[in-house]
Amino acid sequence: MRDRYEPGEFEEKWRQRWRDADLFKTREEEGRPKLYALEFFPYPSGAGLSVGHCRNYVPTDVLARLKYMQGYNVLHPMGFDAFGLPAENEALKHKRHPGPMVQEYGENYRRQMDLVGIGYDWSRCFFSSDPSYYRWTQWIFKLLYRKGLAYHKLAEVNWCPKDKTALANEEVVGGLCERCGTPVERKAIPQWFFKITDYAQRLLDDLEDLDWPEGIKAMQRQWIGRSEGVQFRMEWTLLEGDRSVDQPRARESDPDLESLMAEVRAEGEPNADAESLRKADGFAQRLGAIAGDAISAEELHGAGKEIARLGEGLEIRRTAPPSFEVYTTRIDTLFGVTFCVVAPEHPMLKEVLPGVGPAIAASVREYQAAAGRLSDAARSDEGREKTGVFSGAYAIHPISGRTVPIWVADYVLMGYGTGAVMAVPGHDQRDFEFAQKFGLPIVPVIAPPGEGGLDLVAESHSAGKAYSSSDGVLVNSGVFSHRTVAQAQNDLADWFEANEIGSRKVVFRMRDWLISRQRFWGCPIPVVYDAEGGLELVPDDQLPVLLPDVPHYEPGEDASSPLASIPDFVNVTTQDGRLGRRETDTLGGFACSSWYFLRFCDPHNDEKPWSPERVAEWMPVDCYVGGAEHAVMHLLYARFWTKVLYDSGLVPVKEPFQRLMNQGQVLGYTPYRNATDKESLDVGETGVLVTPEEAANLPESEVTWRWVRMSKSKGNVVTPDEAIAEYGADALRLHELFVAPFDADVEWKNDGMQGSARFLSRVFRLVAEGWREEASDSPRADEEAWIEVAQRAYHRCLKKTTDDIERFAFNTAVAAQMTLLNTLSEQWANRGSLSTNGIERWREVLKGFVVMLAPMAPFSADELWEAMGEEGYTYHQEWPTVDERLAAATTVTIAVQVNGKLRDTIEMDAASDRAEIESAALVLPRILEHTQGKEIRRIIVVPGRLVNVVV
RNA sequence: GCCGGGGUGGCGGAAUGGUAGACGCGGCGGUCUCAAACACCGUUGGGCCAAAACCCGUGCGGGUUCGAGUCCCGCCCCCGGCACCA
Repeated sequence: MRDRYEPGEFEEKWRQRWRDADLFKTREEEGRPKLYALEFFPYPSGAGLSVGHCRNYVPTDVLARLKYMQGYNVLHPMGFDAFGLPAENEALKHKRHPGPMVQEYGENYRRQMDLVGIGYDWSRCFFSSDPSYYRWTQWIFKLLYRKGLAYHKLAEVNWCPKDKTALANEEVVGGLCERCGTPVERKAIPQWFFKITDYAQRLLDDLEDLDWPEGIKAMQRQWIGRSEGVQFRMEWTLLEGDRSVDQPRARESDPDLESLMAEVRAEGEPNADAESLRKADGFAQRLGAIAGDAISAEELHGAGKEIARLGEGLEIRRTAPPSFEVYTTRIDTLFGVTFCVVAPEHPMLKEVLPGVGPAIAASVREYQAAAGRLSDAARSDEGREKTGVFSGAYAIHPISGRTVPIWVADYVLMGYGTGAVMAVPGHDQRDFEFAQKFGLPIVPVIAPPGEGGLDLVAESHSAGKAYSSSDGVLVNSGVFSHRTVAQAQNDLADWFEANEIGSRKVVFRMRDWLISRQRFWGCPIPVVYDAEGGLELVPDDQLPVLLPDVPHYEPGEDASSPLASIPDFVNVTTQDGRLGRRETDTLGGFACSSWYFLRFCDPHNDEKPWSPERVAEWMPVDCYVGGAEHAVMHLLYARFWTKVLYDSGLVPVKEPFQRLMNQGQVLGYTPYRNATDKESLDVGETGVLVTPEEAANLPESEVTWRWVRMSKSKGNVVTPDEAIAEYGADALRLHELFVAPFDADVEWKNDGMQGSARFLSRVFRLVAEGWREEASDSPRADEEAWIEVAQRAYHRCLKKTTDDIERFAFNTAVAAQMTLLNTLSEQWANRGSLSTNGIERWREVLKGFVVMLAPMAPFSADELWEAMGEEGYTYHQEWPTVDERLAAATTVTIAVQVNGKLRDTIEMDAASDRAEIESAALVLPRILEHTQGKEIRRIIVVPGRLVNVVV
């Protein structure tokens, strides 16, 4: 019998046997509990797997194997996220077609996963680029469309000039393409969107009950970005001066205006011809010149409208004074408003500008143009100083009637809220900075409660900080003064609603999900347009809309999909036989990965995307394992689709992934050299990446080694192939499990696997010796007690192993195996001589040990199992049950403390009661030493644990 | 700035408010060997010391408790995410 771990001698044999026996085929037997274990849908990269990837595959496999042995029906499938930009870019680089390429890469992944011994049911494998799969992706797209959740519109989108496609908001990080780091441009193209915003509240609320890492939930909450506030209307005017809402506004008349308007009226009916436009322009200029004088805002505005009507044939609808909407979450600071700010793109500016003086109008137009030229990245640059210009108009405070200037500044974003804010520099940092830069007044209206509260606010201001805390009471706020922030928020919201000037409003930061991509390698969108631009869905019986089989698929220069230049694909007839044109954009890869977990339940169904019974059987995923980098995108999209499918009665669950686990990253030791004078480094880079060979040839002072995430581009990858060739699959598996807690990052060192290999060798030896042992005629007298020590150690270990695997504490589960081995080895060394029965019972313990080891080190376990004379596979063994009587300790070490300091320990029967423990403790010499001559005040006894004598 | 997670020997890390440092790596001493490697045995938080005993010790400062790595308050530092979102 083998007495060392020699993986090269037996691993391949078991791989073969497992494959031949179809060992990991999903069991779907009635009456068993189920476990659906799943890892994130991988894109199979050409570089293959690294030991870093194994850090989620191995632990999930251990859990799946344990659950199977415990009698669960286990679904543990694997497939490949083959559509999308990474695959297409890789294929372009190698001048290959992405189809066969991903197929080949996927097969390599599969080979490697088998090498590591991951127990997948490969009969369920699919690629998201399989027509039999994407047919149903298209089917779900249609469902979304019919439910009004997919829409097509011209939109200014994030455009990556390198990848030549539009990107979702989630794919833009700090103004750069998340994938290639190219600055994103704005571009107006017709796009498909999914209306995920309709589900914002539910996506937020349902996070509550998910067993997910806090950090991921927090990131999703932040991305959804719910805020509660008040949106209200503010009137604006071109004239400065106080207005009381209670007084009718004074009407002044102006002779210049009267004569101007007489001329305008004389022009007669509205007309859009060039001559009228020219005249209207002239009138508008004259009106602007008058605006500086004392005329009423209403009149001025009315006149502006009249002139506009003349030029553009517009109807005059507005009779109320002009106004704009603002949104705030701090309505309690309303009395601290000293100006307003609108985004440069705000539509009200079109109405304001004709009424203001030419100098102001010009400066606003110039500012708008400058803002338009700025990239998003530049606009949101950190620490950028505030910029802005006065618009020429004034907002009228809804309560005080006072006018405050309206500024135009790009720190207000058109895409959020109303694109206009009431600025409260006293209590908002951004407004504070703006006010300081442009010399606008700062009025404190919130003060911490108590004497001198206002001084604290003043202190904060002189330190350059707005007082933004909501802990305080209102001051300088008319009748609302002295109320707390919370009260005032409520009262003011009530006031706005009662006066019908505004109302409470919930705003989400999340936008709709942009899903179309102007690229070839993706799921075609099943839509046809007719000549009039009308849109129809491709009928179900014509799905899938297949990607054409073409040799060239390079993206176009002009924001059009490569599919657009393939006439056979584009030109179709509509349902009623007219000429039609296919949609040529494809779906972004995230669409494909938003439902694959449902398809795994029923992967070969060609009538439906899945059978409801199969999905009801398996969903939700009980344990979903992957990296934290998908915190927002994939996990949010998949949740959204699941909810839509739930609402349509197609799946019985509201949430796809009940429990989510993020594995830690594996870091490789990576050399960087100092940059030369001529080289410039990107932000965050502190050196130039070099290969280890290059590093070896450089002077030591030139090279810095750092731990960075393993990736092919960094050249710091260790593949499972290499690791297994040297140490074997089980040593790799054990090391992955043992090296650190599951969610901690790991600095990878190959020789760490040596320890695991040593452990396995010792197991082999212990088993071999146990089977070699021969019975003695005169066995040791206390054989019963001797064997019980082993049995107790075994059951304690079994209990811990089972618990630890379930709670993803694999490192301590492995430690428990090592502890058991240590105990058994020691016991074995002291075996003396044993009877036949004694040896038999010893071997039973070893069999249990091997079965318990099987999920973590399956190759060795099966090899040992066979060597022990057993048939079949450890995978088919029942997971042993813990004998609680044996798992419980008989004797315990009781700590004896005096005043909380440990002074001695005593061995006692585990069943000893308080009185026994106490009396045993008090007579210990070392305790007496510390208690003599002192008064014993109290004695705390924790049975099975400790005694604390308080003197 | 906001949010999340952390800070324990030389290192990775264990520890339902109850003996801090399980388990492993590394180190040290030894056995085997001509020798090395492998393997095996012993030892390994710091101080003091021949040893025992004792003292110190879980980022820092307070607190609660018979007892705090663990709970509470106030800080510091590290990692990750978000960031002009009104």
